[in-house]
Amino acid sequence: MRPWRDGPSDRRSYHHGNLKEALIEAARRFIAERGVGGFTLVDAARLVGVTPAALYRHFRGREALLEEVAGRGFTDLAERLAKAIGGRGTPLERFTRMGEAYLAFAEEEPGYYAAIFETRSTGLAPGTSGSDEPPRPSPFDLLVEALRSTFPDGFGGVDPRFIALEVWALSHGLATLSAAGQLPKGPGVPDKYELLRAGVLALVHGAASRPRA
Amino acid sequence: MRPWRDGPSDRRSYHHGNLKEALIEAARRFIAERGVGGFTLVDAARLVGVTPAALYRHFRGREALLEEVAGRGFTDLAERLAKAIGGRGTPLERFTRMGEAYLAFAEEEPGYYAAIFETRSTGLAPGTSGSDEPPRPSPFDLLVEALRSTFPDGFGGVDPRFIALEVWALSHGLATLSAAGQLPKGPGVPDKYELLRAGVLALVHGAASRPRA
DNA sequence: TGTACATCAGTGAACGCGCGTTCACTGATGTAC
DNA sequence: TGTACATCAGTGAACGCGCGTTCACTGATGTAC
Repeated sequence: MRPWRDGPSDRRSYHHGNLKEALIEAARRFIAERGVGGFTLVDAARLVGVTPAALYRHFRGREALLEEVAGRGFTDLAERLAKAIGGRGTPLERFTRMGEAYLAFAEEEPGYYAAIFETRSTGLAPGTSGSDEPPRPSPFDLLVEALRSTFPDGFGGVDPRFIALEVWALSHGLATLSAAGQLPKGPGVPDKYELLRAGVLALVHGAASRPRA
Repeated sequence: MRPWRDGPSDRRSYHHGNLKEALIEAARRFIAERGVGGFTLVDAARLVGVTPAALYRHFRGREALLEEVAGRGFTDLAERLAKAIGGRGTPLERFTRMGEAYLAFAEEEPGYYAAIFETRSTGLAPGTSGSDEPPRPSPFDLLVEALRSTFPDGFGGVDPRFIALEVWALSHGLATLSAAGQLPKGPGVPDKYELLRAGVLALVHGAASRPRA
């Protein structure tokens, strides 16, 4: 493999060698810092050490680059969730680990997370996937399936999809509030992981005992 | 009161008469449609039927206008929540109505809601309010207080602020997923109001019974 | 191994555009006499 | 009631800027012979 520049300060060579990947990486970083709306082709090209026009050898334009980033984020998230749910331990442990993986993804990959939710393409729900590709399970599908297998006795007749929506909304709320710096921090204050763990248990438990409510 | 133009199509008069309010209103509408990042002084001025420069008679600049919008949204939300919690009915009914008011605010005033969370100023948590104004109760304070008075027996020793964070995260998650069109809709599918009601009950109930978990 | 050449990734200059902001100005309003 | 004038809200032209995108080009790569 040919060596390529890691940044604009490296010695210039006419061919970058890995420009497409480098641009996606740059976009991911800028979106994390400034949001999808604040992301700029010019900045991404400058960071990579390339003319803005070079971008058009690899993408149809700004929107196409954003969609690529969102698609990769979607895939990455699905992989992380699948890995978490597929690990060792009791069903409840694995399910808990899946929630942690979701929050960790939002925290570690804020660029991906923002791209997923702010780009007019994916979202997390099943939706209409690419026309010819085989439809892989969406993160929401994974969540529903995880609920089914973790709590095989069901939820007192309540549709697991109902529980899944509540768990997802709680997770998304915690992730976005945390990213916006709205959650209190400090010693003795529960962090988002603790909040999610307790909240999910309550949601599952509350659903199972709902008939008497 | 002098009549003023409602829009750009009206007969022109040199003095608008209510420009500041009209600009705030226009900003609210554009933010609702395009988000804070997509909001533009030029568009707001055009919608109101005025030169962009006229804006500077009433605001120091774009950022000042955004902060004004966020501040008004913050006040409006606090008023709605206070009104909901202060109405008739049992404590639980009033608390439930407060949750509905939160979701309704996010749905009916998406411009305000986005401005509150995307402007580097307020947020919902107490935070540092304006230097000389008397600090009015923030929406989060209202939520904590409502939890205390609705469930005077407490939550099995759990801090009400802990429950408040979970309820708030669930509400915020539902509001933002709904605004992004990510929640499934249709007959027989629970809407966000139903999801919030059931979720809050589960969170409160789950917290009270946590010691045995 | 060496040369000719096709391929194509990246260049650099240019474009049209809309943005936020400034400035000297103008004309409507309302007050003093 | 009428006139002179201070106030100040809004004008319109201009600015510098950064954006996304285009275009003819150039130079590195790798293949055919």
